[in-house]
Amino acid sequence: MGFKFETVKASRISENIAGQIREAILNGELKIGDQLPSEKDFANHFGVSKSSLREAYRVLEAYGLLEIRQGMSGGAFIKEVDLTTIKDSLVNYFFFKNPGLRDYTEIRTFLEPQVVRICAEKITAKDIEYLENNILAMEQEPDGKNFISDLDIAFHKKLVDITGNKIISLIVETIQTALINIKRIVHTDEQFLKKVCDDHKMIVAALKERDPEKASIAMLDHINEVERGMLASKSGTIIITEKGLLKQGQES
Amino acid sequence: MGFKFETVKASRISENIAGQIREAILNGELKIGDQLPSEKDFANHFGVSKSSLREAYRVLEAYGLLEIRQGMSGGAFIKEVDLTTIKDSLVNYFFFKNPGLRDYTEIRTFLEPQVVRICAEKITAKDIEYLENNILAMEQEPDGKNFISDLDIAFHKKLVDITGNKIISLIVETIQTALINIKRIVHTDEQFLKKVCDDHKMIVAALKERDPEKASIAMLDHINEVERGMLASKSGTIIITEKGLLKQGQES
DNA sequence: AATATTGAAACATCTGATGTTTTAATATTT
DNA sequence: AAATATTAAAACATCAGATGTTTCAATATT
Repeated sequence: MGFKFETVKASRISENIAGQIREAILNGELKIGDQLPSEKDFANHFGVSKSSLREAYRVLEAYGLLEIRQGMSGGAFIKEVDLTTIKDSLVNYFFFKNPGLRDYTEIRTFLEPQVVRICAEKITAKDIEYLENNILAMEQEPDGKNFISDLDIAFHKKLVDITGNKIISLIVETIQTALINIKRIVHTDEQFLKKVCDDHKMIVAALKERDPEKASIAMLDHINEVERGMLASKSGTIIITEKGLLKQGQES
Repeated sequence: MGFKFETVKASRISENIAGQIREAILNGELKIGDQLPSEKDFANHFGVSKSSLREAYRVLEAYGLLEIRQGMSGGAFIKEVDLTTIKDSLVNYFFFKNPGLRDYTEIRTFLEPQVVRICAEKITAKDIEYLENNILAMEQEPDGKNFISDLDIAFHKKLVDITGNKIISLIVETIQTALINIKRIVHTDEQFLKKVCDDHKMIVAALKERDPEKASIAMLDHINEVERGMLASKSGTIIITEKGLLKQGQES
């Protein structure tokens, strides 16, 4: 035999309906902007109560596939899943998996040096201007940590966007966000910030020279520096280790 | 000014509650396996109706954070988000982004050669046995395409798992799944399958010799071969291009 | 022409009744 | 005493319908 039967969860009406609608979207039967019938009408159509249909709508909304608006000419509209939704999902997932700082650094060292290699070929004058302005803004900002985090994310995101690879874009941005969350907990000192700016400058300089090898090395150094900086810093109740975040007193 | 105010969506009760519970999970106040109060009790506690609370539960369930069981000792239990949930999320997201085959190949060429480099150091005899059995099974299977896809995913997944990097694991597995979905549409011929097996053998051989460079190159070749094979194949109504999937007649 | 009012469509919420599942306790049978 | 059948209760699933709230467009007023 050797068969393994999957456990089947008795179908709930809301799940069934949400599934049908999701299928229709993935099949192309429903397009972005399309409006679904009103709760009343659709519930009637399926022959179920309004509450069941509403639960289905809630689920699809949670997936980011539906936007529901109140008021006249409101209703349920098919929506493109946005980055925020997917990043929240990833945060939920990684919260339990709890990857270590090492894992983040490792994948960054695999991806981002290659990314800037491609950038060295594809980058435009406008891109360079954007990156230089980004660095300037970062230097001038005295202590607005949140703002600086945003600038940091924007810098790395810009580079990936130049490659045009949507998958790498998502990954790098998600990792950046996760790292920023750690940085917020941690006391990052002035010196660390200056180092980041200098690193970024090095990278842009190499890109201006259109030197892929130099840019790649600068990026690799930068990523490793960031890890080193974060491992060195301390916070009141949280200890950062290569393996992950520990609350003080918690065992490994 | 230069300020940009974010649009604030009027808070829905269900969203508010779902948010509070999610926060509690992410704060560690709620742990895996913890049971939430019954619908009735919790609705009372929040001072809202049962329907509103149920919608909140549905949303958390959609996030994969909650499992709801019916029956006497049933109820709502905090759950670890599983891979299926997150992969579905990513499928929803990428459906709209529609990355091209090139994007998949590119990120694979960045990650997987590096992965096998690490494998060459860390791999155990047991791992090698697993991989060799995987290849054998693939060769013996005459035409069970679905089964072969699973074996293919398992092969690549095994390699990433050896590195122990959970993030790369998720990414590689998700990409594999997405690619398999394309392959299912496509007519992959016998010859292609044989090439895959041969490639896999080369990789394992290099790993047995613990030669990171050789393994890395073998993997890089393999990934590029797979792309070439898929670009060459044709199906009735779908055309595979570097840019993505096109229905016949559709413009670029 | 600009502003204020009003009406209707659609979602949001509440209430309370009824059905279904699941499990544990109890009763019955062997 | 052990195995089986029955039953009761807890908790979710679904339904029906009432009432509130938002939003927009048409209309009325200034």
